[in-house]
Amino acid sequence: MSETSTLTIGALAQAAGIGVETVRFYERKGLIPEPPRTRSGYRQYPGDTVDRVKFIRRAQGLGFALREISELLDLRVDEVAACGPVEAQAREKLEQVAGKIQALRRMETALQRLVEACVAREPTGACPILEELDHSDSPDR
Amino acid sequence: MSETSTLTIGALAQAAGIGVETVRFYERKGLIPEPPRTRSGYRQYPGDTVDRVKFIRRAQGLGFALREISELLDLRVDEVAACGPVEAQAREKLEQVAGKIQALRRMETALQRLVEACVAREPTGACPILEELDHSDSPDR
DNA sequence: CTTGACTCCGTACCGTGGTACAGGGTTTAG
DNA sequence: CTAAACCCTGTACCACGGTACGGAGTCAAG
Repeated sequence: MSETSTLTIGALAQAAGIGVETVRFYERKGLIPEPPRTRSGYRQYPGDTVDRVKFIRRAQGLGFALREISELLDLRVDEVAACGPVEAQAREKLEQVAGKIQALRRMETALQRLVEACVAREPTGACPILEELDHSDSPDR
Repeated sequence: MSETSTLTIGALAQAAGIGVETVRFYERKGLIPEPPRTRSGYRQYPGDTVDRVKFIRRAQGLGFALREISELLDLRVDEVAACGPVEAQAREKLEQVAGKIQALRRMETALQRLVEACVAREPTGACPILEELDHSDSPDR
């Protein structure tokens, strides 16, 4: 039992909401491990690859470049990899993430105020978003 | 008094931490309003343009495309613009932002666990990041 | 055993977000 | 008055993240 359904590239693409070409592109970039093949050369993806792809898409939406996403996906502790570098890397990413959260929270507040002003029919003049979250300096790319 | 210092394009670029060419690029894209010019054609930026540019850079780091950033910067309530559309737009962005915050929080948690595991010298096997935040579906781009 | 949908690989092309000249005018410091 | 340092416009080029063929093999339904 426990035949955890294997997927063709087309099925994976559909399940993850991306194109077949993009799957191959991610593979070339090392974001998706090379899957086993059938005798005739067809890729056979384990089902959990879908989650991996979805993670990639989500991370992109959060401003991470593919190279950074690759680093995130590689983060893990095992007997082989030295622990120090992994921890350092993880802490670094953690800071980055925390910074992004801060910036987004400020944006959230600004947008909330804007909606309120709108409901109350109070003109806000210039650009309230700017006025709200100018004074920060986190994810500067 | 209150001569709110006006900036040349070079000074603006330096203050905002980007290149002169990029400033002109943003202007072409409508992200920065066309500033007044000197008799000889030099751009004269009001000081607050620096904040505008910084906002643009931060928003990019959060996964917003220039077109979206433009929309964010245009958000304001005044006597001219109809209130309804502005509010709708603001609410939409608000949802987007909230979704991103959620996703980032899950990532944060995953990274924290990873660091802890690392400190405790416990191997984590596969990919803890994935295992942590698979099951979500917010900022799908 | 054919036909249509799928897969393979390779290469070319595309939109976004810049970056880098070239060829010229302007401003400012010495 | 002149040279360095800046600005102007325009066009070309670049990296990233895909997207779209072309030409050929494979697989599943009828």
